[in-house]
Amino acid sequence: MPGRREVLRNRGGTSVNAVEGIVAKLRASGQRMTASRRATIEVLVASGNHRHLIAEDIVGEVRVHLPDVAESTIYRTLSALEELGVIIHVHMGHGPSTFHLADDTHQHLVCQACGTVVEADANFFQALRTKLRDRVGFDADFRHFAITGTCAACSAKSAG
Amino acid sequence: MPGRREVLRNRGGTSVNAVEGIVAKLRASGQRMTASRRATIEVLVASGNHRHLIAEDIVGEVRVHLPDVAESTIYRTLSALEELGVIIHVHMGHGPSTFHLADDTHQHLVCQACGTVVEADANFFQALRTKLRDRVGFDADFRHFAITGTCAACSAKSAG
DNA sequence: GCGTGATTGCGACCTGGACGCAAGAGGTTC
DNA sequence: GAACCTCTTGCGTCCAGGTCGCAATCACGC
Repeated sequence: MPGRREVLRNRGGTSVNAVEGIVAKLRASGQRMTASRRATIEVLVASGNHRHLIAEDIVGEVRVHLPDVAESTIYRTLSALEELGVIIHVHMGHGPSTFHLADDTHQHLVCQACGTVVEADANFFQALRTKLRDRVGFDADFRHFAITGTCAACSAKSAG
Repeated sequence: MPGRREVLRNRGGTSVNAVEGIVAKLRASGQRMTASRRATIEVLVASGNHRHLIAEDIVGEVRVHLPDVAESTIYRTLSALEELGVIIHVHMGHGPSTFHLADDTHQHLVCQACGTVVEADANFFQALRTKLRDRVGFDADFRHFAITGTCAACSAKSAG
């Protein structure tokens, strides 16, 4: 696609593919592509799976390229992407929620003392999911809320 | 204590003891007892461990007895009680958080489809807690956020 | 009872986000 | 490539849930 503004952080083309895939999904659902939507998608893809962007961050990064995009536009884009299943939002604690691509599989552990976010493989949670399904009939999705607690460093600090 | 206004729902005196215990803790920490604080504590104790009161509910129930208590007073009382470790607040989903006594041991599972709150014994979570502590060094407390997912009824509905 | 400092009520304020509306812009058709 | 239809945007306003500053009030040790 000649003339296309380059993606924010292109790692060997995979980001471009990810962006185009999301664009295709949006179009397939009957929605339109606009500059602000593409920029929002690019920010999300470029952030990778291990940064935890809040809406304000996304607004800021989109505005680097398109300074006049309204906040509400970005909120609406994020809602549309979430409805499509492309992204999810995660509550990390009090305060704003964070957004990232839905295809990652890690779970967030947030230290209540220092705010550090530790990532845990989703496999850790599989046994509990099974148990809850079998015993309570509840199909749990742990991603939507982080799990609070105390990280190793803060545990050591308070023990010492 | 003659002349004491009766506790909201006294089940054989245990509620009175619970209230007095909390009052004693507050006093021990150098704080003062007021009518609004006592009423707030009574509402929390009377609610038992299996109702999920939001701040607005608590304000409403306190005002049945003391109509002029300000919202902010109750928020401040709740903060004080939480700081003492007497109560905790739990985020059940989007919207306001709920308050209950800290001594209960159940975990909340919230259905994203119908909003039903299912309670699961905290023992279910012990294995995962141990695993997270051993492998990641993270001491998890699952109570602060509910776990979202789909309840048995809604799973059946969407499958059928 | 008195003094003092914690607590209260009031109202303003704050954050994070949703919404209604008119104007603007994708994308399809011809 | 122009017209048209409808989706999307920007703006401003509004909302929920909660927090805070301040003067007045009240609990409680003496």
